[in-house]
Amino acid sequence: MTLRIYNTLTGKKEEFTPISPPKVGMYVCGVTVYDLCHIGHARSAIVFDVIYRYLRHSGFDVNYIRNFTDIDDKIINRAKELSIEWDEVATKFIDEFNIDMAALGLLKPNIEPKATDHISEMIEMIQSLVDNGKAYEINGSVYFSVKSFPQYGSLSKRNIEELQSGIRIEINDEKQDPLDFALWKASKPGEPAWESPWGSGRPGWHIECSAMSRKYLGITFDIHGGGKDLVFPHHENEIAQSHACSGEAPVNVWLHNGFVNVNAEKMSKSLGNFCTIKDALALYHPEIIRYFVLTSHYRSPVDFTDTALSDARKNLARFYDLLSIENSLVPSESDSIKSDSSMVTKFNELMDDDFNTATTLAYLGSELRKYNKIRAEFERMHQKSERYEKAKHHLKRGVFTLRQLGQTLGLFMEKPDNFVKQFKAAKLTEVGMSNDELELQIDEREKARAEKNFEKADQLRDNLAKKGIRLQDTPKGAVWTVDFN
RNA sequence: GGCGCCGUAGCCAAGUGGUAAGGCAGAGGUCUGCAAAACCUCCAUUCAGCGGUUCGAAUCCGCUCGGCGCCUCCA
Repeated sequence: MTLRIYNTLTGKKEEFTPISPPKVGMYVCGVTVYDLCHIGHARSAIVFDVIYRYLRHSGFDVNYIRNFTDIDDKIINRAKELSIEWDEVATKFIDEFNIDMAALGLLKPNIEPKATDHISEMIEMIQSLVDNGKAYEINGSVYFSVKSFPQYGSLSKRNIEELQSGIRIEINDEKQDPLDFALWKASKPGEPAWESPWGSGRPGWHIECSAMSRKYLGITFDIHGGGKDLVFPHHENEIAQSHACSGEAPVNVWLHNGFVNVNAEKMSKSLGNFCTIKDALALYHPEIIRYFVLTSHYRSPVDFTDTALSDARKNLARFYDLLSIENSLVPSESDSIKSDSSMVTKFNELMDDDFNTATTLAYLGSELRKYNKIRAEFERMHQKSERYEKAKHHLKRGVFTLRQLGQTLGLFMEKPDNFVKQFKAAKLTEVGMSNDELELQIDEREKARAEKNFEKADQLRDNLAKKGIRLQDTPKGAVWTVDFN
C-alpha cells in the first residue's frame, strides 16, 4: 500500500507522489513570535513532527522547512506594550518557542527561516508581480490584485463574487478592491522599516511564506501544511502570489490540522481560553501530551480536557510498563534483534491511510495486550527450559518493535525505567515522603504479611493507596508504583 | 448573511458503499491470603432526526434540528 494524504485543495485523499522521489519538500507555517505558544500550537507542531518522522520512516528524504514570522503588527504592538524593541520581542519568543518545542520532543526542521532574513527575496517577488501587472503600488504600499488571479478561492472553496458580497468596507481604504491584500506596507514613522523600490516599509504577512518556500524548496514543492485557520486567507493568498509570479501552482498537497478546543470552542488568544505549552508541561509529561494529540485524527478537532489527558497518561504508562522489561531481557547473549515484520507492515498500512495515528495507536494497544500476555506466561516459566528461551526471544522482538514503531510517532523516547521513576519521584514529593520512609513501610507490611497479620498489612496498604501509592505483591516481593487513576 | 466542517455507547474516539476498531468507566472470571497489575469474557441490531438512491448506507443525495469553524489576527 502506498501513502495516501487528504489534500485540502481537492478535498480528497490522494496517493502521494513526490515530484522527485525520494526527495520530499515540506513547508509548514510556523508561528508569529509575539507571545508564548499554547496547546493549539503544540498540536500543530506535534502533528507535523509525526508526519515528518513517518515520511522519513517511509524512506523519503524530507526537506522540512518551518518559518518564524518575526515582523508583524502584533510584534510591533507588543514591543510598545513592553517598551522594548520589536526585534527583542521576536528574539525572546523565538527562544521560548525553541524551549517549548524541545521540551515536547520535536525534531528540528531542516531550516527555520525568519521573515526578516528574506526581505530581498520578498522584494524581488513583489517587483515581478508589479512588473507583470498582478500588483500595484499606492502611497508606498504594494497590493496584490485579486481580480488578476481568476483561480482565487480554489483552496478555500470560495469565489471572488461571494467574497466580495460579504466584505466589510474599511474606512480610508486605499486599495483598488477590498479583496486585495498587502504585499508591502509603507511604514509609519518609528516603525521598523526596510528600503524598497517603493520607499521604506515592511513586508505583508503572506509574501514571506511564498518567498521562503520558493527559495528553499523551489517553484513547486510537495507539501505545505498549517492550521485549518490558515486556509483562508493566508494560504489562498500564498497560492495567488506564487502562482501569479511563476505561472505554476506552488504546492501539490495542502495539509491542514484541526484545532484544539476547550469546552468545544477554539482555543485562541482572542478568546482568552488558552493553556500555554508551559502550563501544560507543568502538569503533564510531554509524551502524554503527544499521546493525547495522536489519539485523534489530525484533521478532527480535539477537546483539551483532564479526562482525555488522564486517559493518555494511563495508556502511555501501560506501554512503558511493558517496555520496562527490556532490561531484564538483555543479558549476555549478543543476538541481534530483528523487528517483527508483520507488526511493521500493519503499522505502515494504518499510517499510510492519511497518517491515521488514532487507529495506529489502537493497533499498538492490541499488540501491547498480546505481549503482556506472553510476558505473564514468561514470568512463570522455568528458566533454562526451551520454552523459556523461545518466549524470551519472542518477547524481545515484540518489545523491540513496539518501541521502534512508537518512536516513529515520537513516543517511547524515554528509558522505560526513567519514565516511571519521574512519576514516582513526583509522587513522593507530593505526599511529602522520602523513599526510605516508604521502603520502611513496605518492609513493615512484608513482615506483617509473613506473620499472617493481614489486617495490619492491609491497613498499611490502604493508607498508601489513599495517597495514590499502589502496592503490588509480586513473586519477587512487593513493589510500588504510582496510581494513574 | 456567504462558505465549510461536525453530530457514532455513560465519556473519549476510529470508520467515506458490504453489515459498527480501540480507550476510559462498568459487570463477571483467572491469578492473589485479600488486593493490585496483567490477562480472558461481556458491554451500540445501531451511527442526531426524517425522507431518498442502492441488492446493500454510519458512509452517497435532500430536508430538519443541534454544535463548531472561516469570512479581521490566529496553529
